[in-house]
Amino acid sequence: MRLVIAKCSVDYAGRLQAHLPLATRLLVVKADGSVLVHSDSLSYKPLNWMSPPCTLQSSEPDDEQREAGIVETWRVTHTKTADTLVVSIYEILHDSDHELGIDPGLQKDGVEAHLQKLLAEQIEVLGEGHRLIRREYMTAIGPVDILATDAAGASVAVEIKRRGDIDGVEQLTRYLELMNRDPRLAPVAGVFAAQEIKPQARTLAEDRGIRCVVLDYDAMRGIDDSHTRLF
Amino acid sequence: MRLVIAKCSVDYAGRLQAHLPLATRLLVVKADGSVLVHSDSLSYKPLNWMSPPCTLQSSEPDDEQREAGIVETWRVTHTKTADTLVVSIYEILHDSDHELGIDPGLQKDGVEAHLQKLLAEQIEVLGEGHRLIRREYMTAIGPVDILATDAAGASVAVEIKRRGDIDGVEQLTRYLELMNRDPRLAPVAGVFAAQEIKPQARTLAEDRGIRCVVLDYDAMRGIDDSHTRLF
DNA sequence: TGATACATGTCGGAA
DNA sequence: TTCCGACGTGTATCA
Repeated sequence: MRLVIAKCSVDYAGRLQAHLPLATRLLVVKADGSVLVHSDSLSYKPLNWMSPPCTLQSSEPDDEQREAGIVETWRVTHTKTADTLVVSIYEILHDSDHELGIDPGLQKDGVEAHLQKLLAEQIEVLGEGHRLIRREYMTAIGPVDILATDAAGASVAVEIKRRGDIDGVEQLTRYLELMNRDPRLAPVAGVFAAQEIKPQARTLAEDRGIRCVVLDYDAMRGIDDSHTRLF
Repeated sequence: MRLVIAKCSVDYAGRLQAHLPLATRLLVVKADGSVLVHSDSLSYKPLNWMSPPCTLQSSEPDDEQREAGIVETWRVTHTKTADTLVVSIYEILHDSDHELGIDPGLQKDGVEAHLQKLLAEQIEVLGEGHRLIRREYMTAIGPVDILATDAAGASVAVEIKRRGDIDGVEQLTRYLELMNRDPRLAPVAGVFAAQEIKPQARTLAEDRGIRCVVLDYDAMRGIDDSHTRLF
């Protein structure tokens, strides 16, 4: 990984066109060839970047560029899409290289997939007598997170979100509409399950006869024997 | 901006929990206090980060940590949400500080707005005899991208997307529902226009009687005389 | 390979 | 402040 602090201007042409006026910025060149351009604020997202696979070609300035004060030009080109990032360097204030090695990678806990797994294992959270039919039940317009049956044996379609927003209710509504046309499943009741359900989403769901269930992630994780706590 | 190359492990607890095992990584501390943790591959997105506003608190290791080889601990806490990022540093390989100043910011020239302008100018792309009424036609729930009339003089509402997703169909459906209640406009036909339309979105649109039109951005841009190519 | 949904999405604008 | 839509969204999963 190469770290460069430089006065530079940047031009990008690809899915859009963008220009960064002359200023001092951090340039990061990663081992895979990708390049990031960061300012000193606005976290997380670079001002500009090039994703791998790409190639960096450095070149000396021509007379006109030298006249303008440019000491070096980087042309970063995406291998497949031909997107191009051009960094015009006016002054290099820092330049260092570092061996980092490969990263073991991030371990996540608490995303939707995990919620779905936990709820499938603890389907009785939805009520006495509920039984799991299957996760990711396929329909023509996409997979329903969980299909189950209630104590009476009637179908229940469950949409799981980390944060229960109005979009999720719309999504479940589409599934329900479709599934209720299937005589093998109909009638299908809907359950909207989330760690947190926004008031608007709850109102819309209940207006459509969809039951809302707030999931206690920590409690469900606590019950899950197979889970090893990270902390 | 402070740049640190360090052997470290990282733990995040907030909207989810995540853990990074011991490895050598780049730590960036920006002027606004935000922290990025980057590996040497996977561009653009850090492995872990903390967005501003947040505070970084550095501390000496306790005996147990020192035993484990930790020489310093960073605790980065979000000011509002109490999300926490803990960086356990085992060895610092590089540490430098740089004054960057404020960045003049990115100038963008997007595709989305341009698509709308082009289609307004070339409204006949929708079919013979179509005429533009206006762009950004205002309704009670927001502006419709384009309102036009077809050869028979009937109203046509157009929703434009770069990528035609199911959300766009929902959006257009809401507009159509509202506009069809307006006797001066009704009946209003719907057109879903995008550079690329996803199969799911097409299915839903056609099920609702909405016509799908795939826009050829390059061809439309080629026809547009007013466009000056930047490259 | 292509399509689809998730994301600590982030970010910006308007009500 | 919340809501809503765009993003050079990126990325993993699954057919």
